[in-house]
Amino acid sequence: MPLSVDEVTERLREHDLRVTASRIAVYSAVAELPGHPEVDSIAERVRDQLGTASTQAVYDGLRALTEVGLLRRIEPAGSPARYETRVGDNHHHVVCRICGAAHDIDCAVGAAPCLDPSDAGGFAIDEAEVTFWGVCPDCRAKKGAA
Amino acid sequence: MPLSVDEVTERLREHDLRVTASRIAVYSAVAELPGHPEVDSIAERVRDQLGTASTQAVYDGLRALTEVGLLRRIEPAGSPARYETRVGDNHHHVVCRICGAAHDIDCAVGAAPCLDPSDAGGFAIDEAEVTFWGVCPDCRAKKGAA
DNA sequence: CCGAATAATGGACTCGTTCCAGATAACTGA
DNA sequence: TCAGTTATCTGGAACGAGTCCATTATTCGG
Repeated sequence: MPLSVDEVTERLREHDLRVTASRIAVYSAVAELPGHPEVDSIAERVRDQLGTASTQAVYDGLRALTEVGLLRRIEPAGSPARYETRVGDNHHHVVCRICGAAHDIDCAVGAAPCLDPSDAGGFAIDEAEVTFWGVCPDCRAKKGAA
Repeated sequence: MPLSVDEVTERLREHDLRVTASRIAVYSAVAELPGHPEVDSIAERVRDQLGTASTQAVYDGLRALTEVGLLRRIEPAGSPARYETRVGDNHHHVVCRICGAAHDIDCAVGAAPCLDPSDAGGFAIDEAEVTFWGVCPDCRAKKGAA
């Protein structure tokens, strides 16, 4: 889903972020890349679009966008950070144990499952993160073939 | 809760693992250290007990023990891997956003909440991992004071 | 259009973890 | 009990992800 530069610009402004070429490119990259891209692929795409961009520009952009809530960062065990533009609805993820691919999963049990642990041990809890682990269709096919 | 060497030895044998000093020390370290220790503290304790032990011995031990299911590895976003001896009951964790401390949380909703996502997107799911995020009592106190 | 403040560059660096080849120790069967 | 086989441990080098730094370039308010 390609986003217009103006649209992204507006979103940045709404969050009091300076509008820079790299930020626009970073946001668009995350929005347009399928799945939940990692920094690598995001940087690659940003460079395709801008010609060049330092690694830091990408990291900084991702951090800034994540901080204001325009992006969400997920970090499944054993794989580098991944980013997505779907924010604010507390959906969950399935992660492939073999290739690391991540996909969205809508919350099964309703609004906020498991969000009310019986004993929080004194912690002030503000979020419940659910990660499903399994094997994606592709890897299942390959495994069956092997 | 100190464990006798014999007890640990037996557990290793049950899982067809060779019984070595480092493995025993690694398992005991995880069992005896409070919370969910990371490799650092585990290695430190192992060295206290054995005199010396290479980093790899610790990593290898942890991996071997985790593979057979004697240990469980948790990897909260933004913090190094942590290990625990409580296995096989699919409990969950709260992680402090500030200091990274992790504590157990018994499953709130019963046996296996959220384990039946409406749409798995073709993934063969085998585990649902729940992580609660919040602030631990210690850090809350410090923050209040600051 | 200028100037203060924020972002980007690029290069060095940290941290957690893994890889490697050689030395060592644990189990097997006689 | 001992030798052989095989897994494990050592020490050191290496790797990937991510951060830090000083300098240069941009953005945006006035």
